[in-house]
Amino acid sequence: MTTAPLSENELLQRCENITGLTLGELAAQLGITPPENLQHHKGWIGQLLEQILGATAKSKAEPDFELIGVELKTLPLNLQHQPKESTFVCTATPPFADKWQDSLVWKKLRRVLWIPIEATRDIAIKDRKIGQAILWTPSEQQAEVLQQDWSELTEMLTIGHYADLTAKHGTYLQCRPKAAHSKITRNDVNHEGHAEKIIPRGFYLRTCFTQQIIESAYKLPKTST
Amino acid sequence: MTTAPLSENELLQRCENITGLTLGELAAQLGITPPENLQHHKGWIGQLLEQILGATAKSKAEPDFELIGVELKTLPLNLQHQPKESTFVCTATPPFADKWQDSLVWKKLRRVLWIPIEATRDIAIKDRKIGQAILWTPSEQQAEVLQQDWSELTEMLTIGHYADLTAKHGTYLQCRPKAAHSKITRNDVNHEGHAEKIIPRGFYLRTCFTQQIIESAYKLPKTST
DNA sequence: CAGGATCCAGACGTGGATCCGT
DNA sequence: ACGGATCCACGTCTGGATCCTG
Repeated sequence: MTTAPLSENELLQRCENITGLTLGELAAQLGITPPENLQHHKGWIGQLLEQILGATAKSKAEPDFELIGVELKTLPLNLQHQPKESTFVCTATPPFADKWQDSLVWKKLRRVLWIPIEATRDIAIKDRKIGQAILWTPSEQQAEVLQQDWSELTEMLTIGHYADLTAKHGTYLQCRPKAAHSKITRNDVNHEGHAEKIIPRGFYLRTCFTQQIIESAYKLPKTST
Repeated sequence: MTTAPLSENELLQRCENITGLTLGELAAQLGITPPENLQHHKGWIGQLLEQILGATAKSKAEPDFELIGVELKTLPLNLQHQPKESTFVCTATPPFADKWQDSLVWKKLRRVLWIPIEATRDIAIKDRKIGQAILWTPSEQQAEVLQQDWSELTEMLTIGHYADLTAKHGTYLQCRPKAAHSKITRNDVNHEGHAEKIIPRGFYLRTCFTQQIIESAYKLPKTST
């Protein structure tokens, strides 16, 4: 087990050391075997990198690297260096913080270590390579849009406008179901004090947002879809 | 797996069929092996009888036999037919019902199937015998005392007088810690709206109370300690 | 193509109770 | 002797995400 990094520099150094390695090589360091596919192991890559980099695994609603306040996120990229999937941020369960600066979304996103991962269907999991890590903080412009999205979404969730709330809302941040399956509900007390069943949801970053991060870090020209 | 009994009579019939059998014989019916001792398997006997009698296992805050509203409790007896241990009833976590009739304690205790179990140190678990089951409802006098105890204890828990609240309170019902270990705490919002850490507790029946049940059912003379 | 649905590992909570030091 | 401490099983929840139809 790797120890927790004590500084951002130490963390970045570790990332340099694994850039270009395959998931199979990293797994071998831990004495484990990569799955054939991710269908039944969706979180496998993320958990592999937590261990490799010394994240304080399974801590709650706090950054993965607690000491230095950095969140770890893997980012699956296709051949064109575009994110294949949206990125889960945190659960979207009332009650929410009053201010954006106190919100779980902001706490997770204010400092993120993005690890790009090769994610093309025809490359076996074990042969997929680690990209160059990006230690990132949202720009002021990005933070403003995120805050706006967060405010609108949390208001709908608080007031209980569940019928109107779909994943189509939000520019960068969206709200989608997050559960083992669609029959799961949670008990909640709404803003009028009545008990009701709600669908568990989570906040996600759209790929258009994470693509900005990749482009900006790698100084790529904007790609056309 | 045994199916759920559809009536109290069906349940009592099943109890008659196992009266006098050993725990080893019951375990064999399920293809399992009794532990050497209960130190690391404290709930084993209770869970064995749940399966044997067809209790709806692991349902929440409801009687074990949901269909017929009956709670199952094993009762360890020593050589003098005295209960060896207090009996756990339910967790003691705010908020509490306003009225005794709506309380979890009353819901659990208004109809209980007690299964006496031989519990002498020098008898191996597998050789301990099942006693004659007692299908029981509290007498009016008993219910009154329980209600009084419950009212006093829940008031202390609600007002937050944790320092004063020890297992010494209560005539028949007491309140004691209930957790994996003593460092565990739970977040709670007290009656003044402040967040605080509380020790998880449970309601328990004292042995002086369960002894009454045994004496009354078996028409035994009062035993002197 | 992306919104809604789903999957695993590990932590946590609850119900089954008994242990054990003072 | 009993009040405070503890132990297992198992269901649920959370954080890690990707799957998969219309």
